Amino acid sequence: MTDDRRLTAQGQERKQQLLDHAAELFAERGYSETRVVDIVRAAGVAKGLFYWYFENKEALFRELVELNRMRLRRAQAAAIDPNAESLLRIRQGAEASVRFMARYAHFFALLEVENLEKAFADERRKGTEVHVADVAAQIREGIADGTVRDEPADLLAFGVVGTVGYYGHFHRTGRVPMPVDELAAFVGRFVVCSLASDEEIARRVLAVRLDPSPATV
Amino acid sequence: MTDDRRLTAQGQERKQQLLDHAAELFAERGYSETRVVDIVRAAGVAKGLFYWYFENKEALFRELVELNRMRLRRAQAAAIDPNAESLLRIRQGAEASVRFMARYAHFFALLEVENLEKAFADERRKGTEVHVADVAAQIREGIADGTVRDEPADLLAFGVVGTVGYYGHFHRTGRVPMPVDELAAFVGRFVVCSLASDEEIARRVLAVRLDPSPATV
DNA sequence: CACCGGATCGACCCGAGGGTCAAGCACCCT
DNA sequence: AGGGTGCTTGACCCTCGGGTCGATCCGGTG
Repeated sequence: MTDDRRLTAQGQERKQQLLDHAAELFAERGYSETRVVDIVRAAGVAKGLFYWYFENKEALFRELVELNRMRLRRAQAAAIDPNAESLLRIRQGAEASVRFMARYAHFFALLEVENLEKAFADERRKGTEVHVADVAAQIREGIADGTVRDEPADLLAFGVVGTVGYYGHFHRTGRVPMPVDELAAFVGRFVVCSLASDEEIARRVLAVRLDPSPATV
Repeated sequence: MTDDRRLTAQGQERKQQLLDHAAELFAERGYSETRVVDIVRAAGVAKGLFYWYFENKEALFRELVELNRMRLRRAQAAAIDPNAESLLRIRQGAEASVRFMARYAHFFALLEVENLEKAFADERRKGTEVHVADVAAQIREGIADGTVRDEPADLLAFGVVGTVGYYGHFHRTGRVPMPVDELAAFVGRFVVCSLASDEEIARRVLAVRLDPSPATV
């Protein structure tokens, strides 16, 4: 399988099955601890078939990463109201991310649990980098209009992304036994409090009610 | 090597060499991507010797984890003034952690980059759990005396630990090109801002000057 | 029906790498 | 000198698991 093999409907489906089972297994026990045999066994097919759809194990992994990166970006975009003020947009993005990560818990567990053998460490990094850049842009805007504390924007952005990531992580690993929406709201508050340049602004931004927008997948 | 073999001075040294080289290699390319051969080659000894000092690869890893966990706790303890108010202690702990993580960057890279094949995922988890519990206790105190926002203490604790961890990570991976002390100070501010129940308190806690206490290793 | 290409199978190959071992060395102590 | 203990060696073994391959099936098309 070099690249773009023509797949029938059945083929597409089979490939997706393999991706799904792989994601689950990876999340469960990690990439290098998951054997190709495990994946095909889970999907109930023969080993050779794996190599019909994927060049090798790593290629499958990359495909998973790409897929989910796009999903996350879409979810974020959907949750952010472009007309809202910057700090509020940040809050919206953060909450959406938490929800998303909870939803695709198995995949993120994968990314994080994974050893990322250098080759795809960069892969993943690129993912967060885009995210960080987005947030940083919003923060810069916030600093400009005085709603965000005057600190290096990139640095603050790392804080936001980090916080979101960590809460996602803790939730996923069952250490935050609370409904996602509640957690998302909390993270929203946390982020706003850590960025707002003064209490008044924080209060104002937090006053806005966000409906748990049904994640557009 | 079952457990506590009697080692001569030379033996101790050799063992330490192996640990050091292993830590470096692990950090560089991950646990499962590092061959035992690589380790011994780096140390310039024969393969068999590895098994004289360690039962196997995993045992060495565990030893590394344990070692560094203790170091971190000691560094934190050293940085915290038991008589200070809770929020300030949190700040002290956070700054110390950032510095420590930067110092032992290679090791933390390891923990984080690592796939942690389920067996030691728990190992690592235990590490953060203690940390989280400590912070949570301080936060509870802060909530009680009104200096910290009234939110679930454990949840806030995750935020603190997460933030510290992420900044450590970003610094380590070279995406925060700034002196450690500066970063540590920033993280201190970030944490305080995200926890303080009002601006006045934040200002007060941030007014205290912390000297970059030379990490007691 | 013959044919074609996608889909499926599972036995097989083979190299990588964790772990073993029997023997040799260096420095004691008596 | 003889033996004991800690240290060191590198060739060897053997499993595990990623990847291959030729055979087969099956549904659509001319």
